[in-house]
Amino acid sequence: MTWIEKARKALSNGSVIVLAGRCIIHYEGRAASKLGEGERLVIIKKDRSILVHRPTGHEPVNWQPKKSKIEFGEEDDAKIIRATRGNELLKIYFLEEPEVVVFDLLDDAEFEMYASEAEMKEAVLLEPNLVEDGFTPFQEERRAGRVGRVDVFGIDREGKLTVVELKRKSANEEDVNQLRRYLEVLGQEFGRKPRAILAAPSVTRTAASLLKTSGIDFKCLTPKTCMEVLRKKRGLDFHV
Amino acid sequence: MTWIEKARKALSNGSVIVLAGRCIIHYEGRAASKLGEGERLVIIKKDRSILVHRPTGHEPVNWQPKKSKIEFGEEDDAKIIRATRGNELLKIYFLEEPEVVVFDLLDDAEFEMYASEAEMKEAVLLEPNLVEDGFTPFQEERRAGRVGRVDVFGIDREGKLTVVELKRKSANEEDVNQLRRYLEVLGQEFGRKPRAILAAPSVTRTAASLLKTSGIDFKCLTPKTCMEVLRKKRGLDFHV
DNA sequence: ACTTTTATTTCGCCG
DNA sequence: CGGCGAAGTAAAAGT
Repeated sequence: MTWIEKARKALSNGSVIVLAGRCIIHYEGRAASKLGEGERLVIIKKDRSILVHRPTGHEPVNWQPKKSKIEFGEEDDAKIIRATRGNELLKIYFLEEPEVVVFDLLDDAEFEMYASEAEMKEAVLLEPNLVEDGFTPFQEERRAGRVGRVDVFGIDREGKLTVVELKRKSANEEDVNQLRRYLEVLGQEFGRKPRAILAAPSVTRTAASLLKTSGIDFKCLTPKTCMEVLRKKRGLDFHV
Repeated sequence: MTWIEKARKALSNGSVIVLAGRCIIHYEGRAASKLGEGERLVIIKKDRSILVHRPTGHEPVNWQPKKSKIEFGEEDDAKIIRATRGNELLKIYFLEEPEVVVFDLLDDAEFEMYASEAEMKEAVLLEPNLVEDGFTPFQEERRAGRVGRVDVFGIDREGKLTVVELKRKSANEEDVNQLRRYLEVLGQEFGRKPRAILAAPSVTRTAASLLKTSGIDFKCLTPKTCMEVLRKKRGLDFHV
């Protein structure tokens, strides 16, 4: 089987292709670049994204994002890969037949960035000042009726019952509405609505105005900060 | 040879290693991340940078930049790669022995972004106003004695003999000194020193003051601008 | 060595 | 779809 047949078959199979060999590379699109003769790795993924990696440097020297049009061909002695996307062209000339390695990869896992919300909660329980000076959380979990779970429940410096909602990403309108539903349930349970704090890295503009009209406070809290606290409190050992 | 022996040998040889297999990935450092079971490609380059690529998405899901400490090991049944850099840790657990493919890649080529100096010259000859309004270059090449080749030679709007030196990067003191040597040679050849223009994207502070004392003019000219001119003049066809 | 700027940035969210 | 901001940004350029 020729390198072209192998590559085409792998691409239609949804495999990941790694090609290695001496090549010259041209890119022209938003910018333009040339890379003279040298040996590189070319990686073509199943979403038809393509990467050219030199033997050093963590970033690809050239690339094309997913949904590129990938074509294999030959001109004279050169083995050619063309990857086009809109008016952007990446062209790889292999001076000899490249080594072609095909990988069949299945990967459905979810990627979790930073601390999870669970770890943000752990950080707040270890260091409640992250939320507000003088805040004292209850350590046990608390349910808000059947609506859902309250992230952190406690008492602020003035002794007022306080609910804290944690978000890993920028809080949007929906997040604030969810918190408001919790507050209604808790208000019925306790006779009066508790104080509420939304702790998140940021809020969207619409969420911010909804917070204001709802009388909910906002505290800027990032997963990164939480992680640093966890590390300090738990020591520097990586619990992995 | 076990996968570890293979990988260690390849790394000490300065080869590029591609590993493929079912794995779990943990990262902890400036931030933290977890990635559950799935099949991925791991690429270790000879500068000891490491990339983890899922079968889709043009960006690595996890990585570590060059000069990381790369360690291979086994714990129970898991095959492990640890990549540490400062207080950042990337840990890859292969659930089965990974497929290991080793590539010996030599690559000394220079990466040229946008236009090369030759193409900048071509652009200036096609569109002399890039250097200065009313500038008229001679099309033929010109040597500056045995010191070197003059980039562009011509006559400015006042009819004054003018030498243009092109640089694709920020011009430094050395570049200005080289131009001054050309000017001396040309001055002897023509009886008086021609006017000189240094055209480059920018100049360093020291080079700028040397330009001033040398009476050499500076024109900001980027390879990008030249590329756009070339494209406009030559048409949109990719001449690759 | 440190700081600032750039990028074919990419990625996410908002309007 | 354009615009704005953040990124484990990384890498280059200037100081």
